[in-house]
Amino acid sequence: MGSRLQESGYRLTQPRRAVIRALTEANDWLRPEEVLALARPYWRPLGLVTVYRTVSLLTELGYLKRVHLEERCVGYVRSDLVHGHHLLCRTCHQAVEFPGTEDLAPLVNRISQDTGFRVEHHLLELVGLCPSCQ
Amino acid sequence: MGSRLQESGYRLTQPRRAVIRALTEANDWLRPEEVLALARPYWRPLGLVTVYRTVSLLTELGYLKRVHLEERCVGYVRSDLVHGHHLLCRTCHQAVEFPGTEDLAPLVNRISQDTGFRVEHHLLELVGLCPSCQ
DNA sequence: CAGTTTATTGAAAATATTTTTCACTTAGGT
DNA sequence: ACCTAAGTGAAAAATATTTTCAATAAACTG
Ligand SMILES: [Zn+2]
Ligand SMILES: [Zn+2]
Ligand SMILES: [Zn+2]
Ligand SMILES: [Zn+2]
Repeated sequence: MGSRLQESGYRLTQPRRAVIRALTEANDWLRPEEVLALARPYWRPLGLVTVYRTVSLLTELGYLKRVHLEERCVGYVRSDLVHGHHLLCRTCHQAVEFPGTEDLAPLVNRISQDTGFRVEHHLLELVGLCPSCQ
Repeated sequence: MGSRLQESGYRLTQPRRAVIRALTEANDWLRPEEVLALARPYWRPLGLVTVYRTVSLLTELGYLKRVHLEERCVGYVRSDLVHGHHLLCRTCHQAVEFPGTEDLAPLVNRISQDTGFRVEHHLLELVGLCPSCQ
């Protein structure tokens, strides 16, 4: 993730390294404040502002995705964990990518044709309770 | 929408009437501020706080749905316009419900069985450009 | 390996969004 | 008409996010 940042023309700085390291270790979605807490051990002077800037950048570059829950929409997950089709646990926050996402492509294509919309991206999010939280 | 508010045990007040009237006339998603602007002609003293309270109430009761876009998640649409499966135009803000949503039920059921999650609700949102905005 | 340039940083302030508090009002029942 | 609890709006508080700006440090140059 870091090396690709550089390939895209951005500098690989200490704060960015710390944020990326924290995100790499996390296997669920995080709020900016949580990212800060997890990344600080790797770079003490890290500020929340830089976390905001870094998660935005990583989202633009496609390495993170925003997460949408009923109450709030302030979370981010690594793209490799969610793939745009995901299952979120309402209580323990885990994000599970589910298999069989190809099922959606024909639906999207059909809708695109029927309506004339040019569909740029989509979001399929199932929210509920994971087995252990039930 | 108003009469059903009463059936649910809530009072049908002037501010609520104004908000509902505004929402009934709008055919796209609105932010709280926009709801306020559209509803004020029908009830001058209307405050933003009451708009927030009313859209939350209407969302709980199922008459509105929150809308999630890339940048912001501060919009609401009438449920009859979106049905949980919708197409949003990134520029003109129109929300179009699309047909053939039953396609999704088997997918949701299968995922539910495969993963053990109890799926409580879902969101399928396609974002792009409508024919006239392309 | 300096020296230079320019992106990036963090603190503070500004802005934006949403919720809480509370005294006052009003819908709807008696 | 009267009563009572639900509902209201202004202001303040709480949250969340962005902007500003002087200082710093990547990455490039010679
Ligand atoms: Zn959202
Ligand atoms: Zn869980
Ligand atoms: Zn459009
Ligand atoms: Zn459905």
